[in-house]
Amino acid sequence: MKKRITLKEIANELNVSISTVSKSLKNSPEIGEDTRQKIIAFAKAHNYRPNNIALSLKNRKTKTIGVIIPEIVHYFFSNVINGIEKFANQSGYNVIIAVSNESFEKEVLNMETLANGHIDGFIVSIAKETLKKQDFHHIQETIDLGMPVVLFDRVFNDLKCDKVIVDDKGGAEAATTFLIEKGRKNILLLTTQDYISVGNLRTQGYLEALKKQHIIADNNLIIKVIDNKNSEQEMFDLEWQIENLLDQEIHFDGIFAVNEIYAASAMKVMRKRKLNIPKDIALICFTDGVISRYSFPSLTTVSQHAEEIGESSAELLINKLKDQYPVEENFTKIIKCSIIEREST
Amino acid sequence: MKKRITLKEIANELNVSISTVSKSLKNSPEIGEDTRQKIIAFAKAHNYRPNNIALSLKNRKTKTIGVIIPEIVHYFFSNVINGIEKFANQSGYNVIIAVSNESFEKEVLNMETLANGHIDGFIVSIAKETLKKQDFHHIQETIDLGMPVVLFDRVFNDLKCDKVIVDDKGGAEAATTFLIEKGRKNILLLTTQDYISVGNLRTQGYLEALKKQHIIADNNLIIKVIDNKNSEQEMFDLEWQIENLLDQEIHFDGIFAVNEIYAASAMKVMRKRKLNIPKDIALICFTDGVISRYSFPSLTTVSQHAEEIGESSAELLINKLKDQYPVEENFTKIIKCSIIEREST
DNA sequence: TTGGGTTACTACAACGTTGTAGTGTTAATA
DNA sequence: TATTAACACTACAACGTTGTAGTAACCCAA
Repeated sequence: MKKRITLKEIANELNVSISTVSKSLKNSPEIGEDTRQKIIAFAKAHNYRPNNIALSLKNRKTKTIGVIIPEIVHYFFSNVINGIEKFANQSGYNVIIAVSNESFEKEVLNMETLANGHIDGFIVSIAKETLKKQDFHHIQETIDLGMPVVLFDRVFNDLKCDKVIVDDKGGAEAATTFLIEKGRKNILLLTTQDYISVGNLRTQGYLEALKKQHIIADNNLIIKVIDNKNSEQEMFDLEWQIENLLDQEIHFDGIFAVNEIYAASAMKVMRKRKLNIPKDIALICFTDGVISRYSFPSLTTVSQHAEEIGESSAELLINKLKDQYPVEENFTKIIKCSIIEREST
Repeated sequence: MKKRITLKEIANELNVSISTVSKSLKNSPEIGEDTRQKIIAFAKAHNYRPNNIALSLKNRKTKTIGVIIPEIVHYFFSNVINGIEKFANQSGYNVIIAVSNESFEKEVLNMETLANGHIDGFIVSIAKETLKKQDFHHIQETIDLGMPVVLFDRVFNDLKCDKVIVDDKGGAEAATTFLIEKGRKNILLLTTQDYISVGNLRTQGYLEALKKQHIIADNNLIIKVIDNKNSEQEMFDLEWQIENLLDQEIHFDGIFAVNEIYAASAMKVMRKRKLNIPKDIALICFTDGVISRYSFPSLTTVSQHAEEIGESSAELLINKLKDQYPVEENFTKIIKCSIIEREST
């Protein structure tokens, strides 16, 4: 119930000026030894802590970074946050998190709220709706304001800022090639609509792999899942489409899913149709999360090293904040994927 | 690159006083219509936004709540955050997140850092190490400072603050009873060490259910997993213990796991030993997360309504912050569990 | 004994905002 | 014509800090 003590109160109590107190606590040589000791002792006894808000106002620095992600209940994003948290904490920064829920409006609102003094810089992964609209004015304005922004995973190339991206194309190519090398020739691709940059890149990687292996891509074997706010409905649609393929007797012996959920849907259909994984159908997917690890059979995945992405993003941002790199100079860091082989292939 | 404009700059530009600008933008009737319109137009044109840090300093309110959780890559906790975020945002609050990583030291550090002006109140789930040490001075001090604290899930009863807890005992009792009603008599319990309050309560619920059903508890059928920083090691130990039980031919036909990971470990052993779930062994576990939903067979779970816990915690905290409830009066909200039946039983 | 230097402090402005108190001008009232 | 009220503003302090500039009091040297 005792409020936190301030410099002013200490000064009054000890009959010295506020400056003297401030300087004593900073161990300035300007202050005499006795006074300094007395003040330090008093401050310690009353558990003095400087008020960070006052410091922020004075220094125009909050030592806080804002993170805006589309979802938090998500293995990839929560791992990225973990990485950000880790690096930020080491560097004396706090992390403030806002969730856009894939909504453009909420993303804009979040950025505006946080930009007004709360934070020194942003780490953002763009919401699906924003990518669809191609409206990035809120991000551009933040950059114009001189506030550093780092985009990760879901980026938009024209924005002049640092970026940390997964080597989605390379990872997808590797995954597809991996299946081909296991002897699979007809590989079903479960991907997103093209406006989602990462889905698009993974689709490209898939096509690239086929091309390099001299396999002609079959459009019937590419399912681009239609976005839906209701993810259960989305899954239902996907399952229906896969079943449809089987009904039409369109043959495939491998599946590459661009995320775990799509892979889980595929597994469900395979189980229903009594198709064995990996014997009849080999399955590989992006995101090395809990589903892959604990499902049966456990899934071979393309790991995106989410924590590393978080750490790199935080590092790039904090470097800018510390003026260690000029604002105009922008880096794009590409994090390589790696394949983690399990039972599904 | 243009810095954010301030009241002072607007005042200079239009040759009026700072007060006039401030009042105009607040639509105070004190200011004449012409001047007001002119100022509002100018402010809009220059995209004026009040500096929240200055407001925080003045009002001694930051409109930000601090959340300290043991882990973020965790279905339960990230869902709780989701709930907190949702409610906080509706009420105009930001959420700042710190992760203790189950470490006492980091929990203390996080609380101290955030307490100095950054936030108006805390929502905390206590780290395992803190529970083990039984040292809650940092939380007590925060409360003494007059800063509202809400504890959730992992709580310590002696602390005088609001709490939101899962009805762990009731949920465990229901889960155990559920298995018994399915005709299972020998139920293996996979739980944590007793100092972890939720594990302890779930153990109690299990014992209570057996008692009510006149089944004598068998100590051989209670495995209390030894905590390990390395969770893979922890899982390995658990699997070894379950296998040991099977080797000793200690019979059981049902398993109640206090979390999804333990359940996943159990499934792995069952698969290895060619035991069918649910035919040979029925399995139920706490936490309705992705593993349960996407594993095969999908798991019957005790859902803790994590999002609701988050919302309730935020609601309790924000009520206190808005002075709608006296600080001395503390509520403990109990969130009931519900069983979600799937294929494993 | 005047000037300079050192010591050990204090005063003040600033960061951006808001609310209260104060002020000058005009117009209406007694 | 003197008083008052309304109007339309401005000045100032405060929130908690910090850094710069200022100032007494003292000592030492020329």
